[in-house]
Amino acid sequence: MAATYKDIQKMTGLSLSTISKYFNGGNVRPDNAEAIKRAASELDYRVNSFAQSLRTQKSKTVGVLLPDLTNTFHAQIISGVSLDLMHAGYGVIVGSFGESEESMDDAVEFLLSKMVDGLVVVPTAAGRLPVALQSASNGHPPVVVLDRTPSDDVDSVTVDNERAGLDVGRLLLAHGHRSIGILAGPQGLSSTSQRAAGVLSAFSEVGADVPDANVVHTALSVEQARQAAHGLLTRTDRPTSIFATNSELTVGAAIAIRELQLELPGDLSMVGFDNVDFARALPPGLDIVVQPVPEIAHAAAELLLARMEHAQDGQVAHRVLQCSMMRGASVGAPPLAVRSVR
Amino acid sequence: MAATYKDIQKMTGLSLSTISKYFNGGNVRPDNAEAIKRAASELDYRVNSFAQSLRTQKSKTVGVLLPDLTNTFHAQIISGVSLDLMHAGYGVIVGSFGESEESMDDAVEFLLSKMVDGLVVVPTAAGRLPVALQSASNGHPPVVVLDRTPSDDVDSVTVDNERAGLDVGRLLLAHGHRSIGILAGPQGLSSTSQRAAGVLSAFSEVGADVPDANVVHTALSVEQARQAAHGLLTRTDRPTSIFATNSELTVGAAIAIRELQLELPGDLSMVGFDNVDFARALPPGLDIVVQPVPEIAHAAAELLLARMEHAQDGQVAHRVLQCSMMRGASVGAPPLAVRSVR
DNA sequence: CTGTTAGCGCCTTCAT
DNA sequence: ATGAAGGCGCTAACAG
Repeated sequence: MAATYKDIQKMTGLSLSTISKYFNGGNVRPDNAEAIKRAASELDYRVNSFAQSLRTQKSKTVGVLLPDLTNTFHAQIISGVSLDLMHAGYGVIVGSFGESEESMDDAVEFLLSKMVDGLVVVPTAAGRLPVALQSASNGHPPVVVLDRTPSDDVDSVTVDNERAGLDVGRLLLAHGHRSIGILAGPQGLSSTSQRAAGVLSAFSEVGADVPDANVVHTALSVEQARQAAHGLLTRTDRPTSIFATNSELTVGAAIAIRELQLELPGDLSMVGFDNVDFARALPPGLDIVVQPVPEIAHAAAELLLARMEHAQDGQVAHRVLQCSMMRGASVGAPPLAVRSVR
Repeated sequence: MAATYKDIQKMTGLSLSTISKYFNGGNVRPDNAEAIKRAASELDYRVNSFAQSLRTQKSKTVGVLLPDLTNTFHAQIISGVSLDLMHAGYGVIVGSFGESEESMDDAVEFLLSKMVDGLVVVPTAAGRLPVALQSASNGHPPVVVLDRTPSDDVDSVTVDNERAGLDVGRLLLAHGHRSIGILAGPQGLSSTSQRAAGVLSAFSEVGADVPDANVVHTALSVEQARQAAHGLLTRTDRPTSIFATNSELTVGAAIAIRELQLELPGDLSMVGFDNVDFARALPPGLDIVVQPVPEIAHAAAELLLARMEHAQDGQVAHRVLQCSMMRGASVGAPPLAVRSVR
């Protein structure tokens, strides 16, 4: 059995309230403090956080919820958020659902039943908030939404995706490209859609038409992206450039390119997203858009801490950060003639 | 305020114990059940898991602890473990520490104070179990250790690392290589050390000597691996092959190879570890060792569930699974003459 | 099948 | 500075 105050009481003869005060930083006579300390370590005492939270109605814990632990980008972010939060004295419990709305709801229920003091959520691609969190005034704990923006009335941290897309488009245009294929992720996913939209508006600025067929929607999986890229790149009117709008899509596109033995940037120019290490390893060095991961994590932690410690008042905050480009060597002039593959 | 049984009691007039029985699947008269159900949904009732766990001394929750959420291999495993565990009715809370022993201990304390019913742990590279878990008989919840084996008296799931290394060595030898550089991870990390040892014994089987200087120890970071690989590959007596013993080290090596503009397998043969998508994307297709991730996850979940549901009896279990090779095209004959770089 | 009661471990007035 | 008492929300006897 785990030790409790009562056990310490037996060893020290002190009252429960004194022991409690000791553990909560109150004033206790030095000799008593010493006695409690000794007893505690002797008994391997550990506070029972259930009892504590039941009593105080606070868990000093925040929940982090994301679609997929396997996504390196999300993993990096929550890794940063966790650090900040732990630093502020909060425990962090991470849960994942599988891009399925139903299990997202279950996961939220689970966290709420743990009475988390706050929640960081990356919603499903479909862009719906968990039902339990939908009514802002329903007394649920504060929530910060990351990466994807399902609704206006909840705090969020996102990046300027449209702008990032615009930059990508302009880069490719500057190199002379007038055709592009875009791996645009799932229909309705705000982040990837906005990135694609940015490219499209850059192209339309110069009157370069991008046919609908060049914007391919898939789930956020490497394999689906590979297939989509394969389809795009084996067309006779293959685009001279390709843009992958997130990390999985980037990897999938790279696989297709390797399988088709296309050379970057000789046969094709490519711009990817997010995956710095991958971009550095892939010959000839991949041009990618990089999100400011540490800043995103920081902003999220900051927003949430503010809500948890001060009252639930104040305006809804939408922090929007800027991406940057990490240049590689995968963007060059379009080929004079499209070399056929397969 | 969150609703409690009392609120339901006020609405239905039923007693607390009837309400409790309803929520715990006991026999309740249909009309009463209906009334409770209505009241609960009306009040948006959610069980307070603190009170519940305080009372039952069970949290129906297991903790998963790993060094780094960012490690894709670990992320994949715990993703699988979580699924199995949730399926069995357990909640999962994931915590990470940063390869630091101290924060590992803190994280364990945190999880224990949450009274988790079981623990899945990937220990620090140094191979030490969290202090709180060291005395097997200390009444702590059951623990399953993954990937790294710090101790014999706790259940574990690992792969046959030495055998994997042996296979890699033999593959390279069969292609005619007699020299190899090994990125062997941190000193004392069981997994990567065993993989390196396997290669060494394969080479010694045929009397090929591998100088100590060719076995390079670094932390498990992409950047450190890149630097180490760079050093190895710019030596005048550069080895004709290189083996990276885990996923980060694989990516780091690939970056160095790209930077030095070495061609795989013309200038150098390479075998990596774990990262399937990466291996498929990297030209010309990377030969890697693949761990049976789903099986590892399954075995871990199974072992832990058995310990949690049945008594703490029985022998300590060490499940050892076999890896397989995923062939790419990065292993070929050694170059006739070593082309100098830089 | 339902109600009454006691208590899980802790914190928090309120006295002393 | 310390002690006594009550209760957070829930479950598990036990009675009815």
